[in-house]
Amino acid sequence: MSSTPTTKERIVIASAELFRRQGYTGTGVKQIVAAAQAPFGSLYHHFPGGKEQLGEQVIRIAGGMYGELVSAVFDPAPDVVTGTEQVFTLAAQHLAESDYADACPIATIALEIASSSEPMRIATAEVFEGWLEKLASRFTAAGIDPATARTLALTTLSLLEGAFVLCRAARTTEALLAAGTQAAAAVRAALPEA
Amino acid sequence: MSSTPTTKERIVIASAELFRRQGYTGTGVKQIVAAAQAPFGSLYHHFPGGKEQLGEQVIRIAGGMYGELVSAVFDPAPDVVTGTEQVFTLAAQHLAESDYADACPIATIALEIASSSEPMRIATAEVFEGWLEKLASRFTAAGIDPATARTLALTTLSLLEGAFVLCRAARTTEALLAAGTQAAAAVRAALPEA
DNA sequence: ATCACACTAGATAGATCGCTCTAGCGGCAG
DNA sequence: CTGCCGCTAGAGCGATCTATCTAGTGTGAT
Repeated sequence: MSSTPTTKERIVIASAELFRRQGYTGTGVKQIVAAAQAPFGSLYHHFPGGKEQLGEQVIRIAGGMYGELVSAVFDPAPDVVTGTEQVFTLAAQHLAESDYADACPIATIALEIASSSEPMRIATAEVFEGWLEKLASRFTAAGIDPATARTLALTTLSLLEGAFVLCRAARTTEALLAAGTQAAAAVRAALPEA
Repeated sequence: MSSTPTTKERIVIASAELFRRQGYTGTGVKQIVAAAQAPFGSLYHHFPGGKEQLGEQVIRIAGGMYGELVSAVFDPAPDVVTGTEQVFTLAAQHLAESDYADACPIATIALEIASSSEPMRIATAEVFEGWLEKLASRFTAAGIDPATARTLALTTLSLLEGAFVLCRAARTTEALLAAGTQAAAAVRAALPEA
């Protein structure tokens, strides 16, 4: 919107970046306000619920932005199969360019807090569900029946998330590329005959 | 080995359980010794390198045990296809029974520390690589050529890890079951014609 | 000009963090 | 019995954590 982001926006952006790299518990609020170049008091003004409320918002906002980003990859693609493959290819490229730091914006948080913070867990679940529905609707639009599309969305997202884990650990894009090939093949196989 | 585990073993076991549920940074050493019913000093006697050394050992030991567990599922299976599917089915069952806490023993740690602790990152990478080789050798033993077996191992493990993320967030086994079906189908498709 | 209010700013509290330190226990070798 | 040593045991250190508190600043309405 504005050329100079507000303090609140800077806090959210800085948090998203730090959470994605070091996780939720591994990131301190002091570190966040330092990275956001924001005064300490502003954090608790904009997020009276403290770190947990900030985390929940970051999950939803970063999750929404990542969903848009995936859509932006699918849109110009000639068909769903190549669109699917390109999501993995571009994710691999971006991961390597960020020195294997920028994978899924919410996966690390999701695993960390799944058993300890119910509001944040629900936020991650809703973001994932939103992605699944977006993916599934792309598949149904290509002529795949809804039940198969749902399954396909689940496996595609599982492949992406799992490959992110392996790639960040190994500092390789091997898993993402293999996952992309299989995801694309699965979509192609589910397509009705032309 | 012994019916009463040693203090060191209790510390490793308790750490593995806590790390898997809450992550590495989310678990304190005080909490570990309390859960292990071990004296505080013993931790630094057995692990002079502190929490990081403990984390590295936990990754390797828990990773090795989980690899054996997967092998124990494959072994009695009539063929690789049903073996693959059963890994996912049993993982789903165990996850639900543990109130969606016990997924992959090292995935949470892997994402958290990938960009902050090189010794621990290498440990996770080596554990994953060990699993991949185990999986690939099962596939080659079934007559699949090595290159395809490698790709298949990568996608199978990606499906498993990614589905764990989705299932813990959603508190559902839906993703694991869908992933298992697709993994089994991919293995079947790669099998040489009988 | 004045008031109200949203926001900035940072000192500081209270708890918890990882870790170090010294003291003592208990089994085994001589 | 004595001396040694692996291990137990926990007090306590400095650092850092999240969160609160008060004070100050800037802007827009009246």
